[in-house]
Amino acid sequence: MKHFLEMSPMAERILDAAQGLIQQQGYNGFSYDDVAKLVGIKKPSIHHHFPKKEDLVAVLVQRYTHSFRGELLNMEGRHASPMDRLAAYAAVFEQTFNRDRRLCVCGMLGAESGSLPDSAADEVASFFKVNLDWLTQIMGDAQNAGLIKKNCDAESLAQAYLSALEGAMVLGRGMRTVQGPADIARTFLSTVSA
Amino acid sequence: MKHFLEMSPMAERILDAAQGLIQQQGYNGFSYDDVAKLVGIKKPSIHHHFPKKEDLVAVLVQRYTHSFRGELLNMEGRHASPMDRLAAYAAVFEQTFNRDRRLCVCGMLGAESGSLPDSAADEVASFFKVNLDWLTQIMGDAQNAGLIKKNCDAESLAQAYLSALEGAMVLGRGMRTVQGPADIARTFLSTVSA
DNA sequence: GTCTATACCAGGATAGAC
DNA sequence: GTCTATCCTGGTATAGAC
Repeated sequence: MKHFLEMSPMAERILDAAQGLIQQQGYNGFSYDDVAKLVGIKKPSIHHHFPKKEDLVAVLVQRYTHSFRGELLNMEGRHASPMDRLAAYAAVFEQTFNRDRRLCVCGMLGAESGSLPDSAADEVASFFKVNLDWLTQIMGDAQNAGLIKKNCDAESLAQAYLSALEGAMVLGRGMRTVQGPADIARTFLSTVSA
Repeated sequence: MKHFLEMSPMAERILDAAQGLIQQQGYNGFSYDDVAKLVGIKKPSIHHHFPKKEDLVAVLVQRYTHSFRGELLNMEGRHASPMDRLAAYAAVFEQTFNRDRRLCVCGMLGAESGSLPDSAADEVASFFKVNLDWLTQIMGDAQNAGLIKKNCDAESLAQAYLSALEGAMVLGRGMRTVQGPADIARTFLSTVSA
């Protein structure tokens, strides 16, 4: 399987379509035919780009994690304050959610991981690790700057924050109400503030 | 469709098996044949008890919500302090999670709700409402007793708490680490404590 | 209430022509 | 790179006998 950085334009379009479907219906909820209809080619053509569904999803999650890393760098560039960075982080989730209440790709796949091929499950785990490492770093910075209370360690705060964001999207879908990750993030951040 | 309180013993066993499968694989990840094998009868016999998968899941979530209501009453009976009640609430999630990292039924179905029959999606929404109403009540009690800070309203705290618990289970599955809802709950409760 | 048998369709995947 | 045609499997569901 090719690396996601040297994908053809059509392969990219396929990944885009598949990603939307995963965010809305989950891994077991979409088919190659669904993707084919969205990008306007036939099912076997999808197989040409990604022989097996397993391949497609593994690459898709790699690409997703990569793009998230980009966002993290971006936030560091735009915001100096740890609190601003944490708020900006939540805004990424909010943006995803506001697009037809899409779930985080790895929130959906994490839930489904019991019926996922190993390759995909590994990539999902990697996504969470990348995000928790970053959040732990920022939470620590915030504590050292006296912006966040020190009665919990940075790693626990990172886990709680990411859990709350992922969970907020699940609740937001499960209920038909508007409440999204941004509101939950505001609540969380105002409770941990020093 | 019969009411879940007048189910035959076999119907109960079917629901038990289906519930485990949903918690592990999701709605689109299990089949009537999977259930049949677990309870030791054949596929058409499952259809005898629940003509359509849609029926089965709707009843299953009703029963799940009902049993949760029971747990809530139980907690009120056993714990007088709002903080103890909130901790006991998280313990219910932890118990579920500790059984082979099972997800909350409605955490899983909430994520998948885009590919769920309406009847099931409605029941999922109802589950969240019941839980948020109860949590809002307890959070308010805790605030009035001076146990929790008043810089967020009770409803927001309830949403953040439930989001964190549901999300913790998703993270716990997605990564292969041990971290579960109980740890996240501890972090959350210690940050909101007055 | 459970079974065998079966209809029907959809999903994943491949072969081979263009 | 895309297509048509096809295979195989498995999933939902029903008919009808025991």
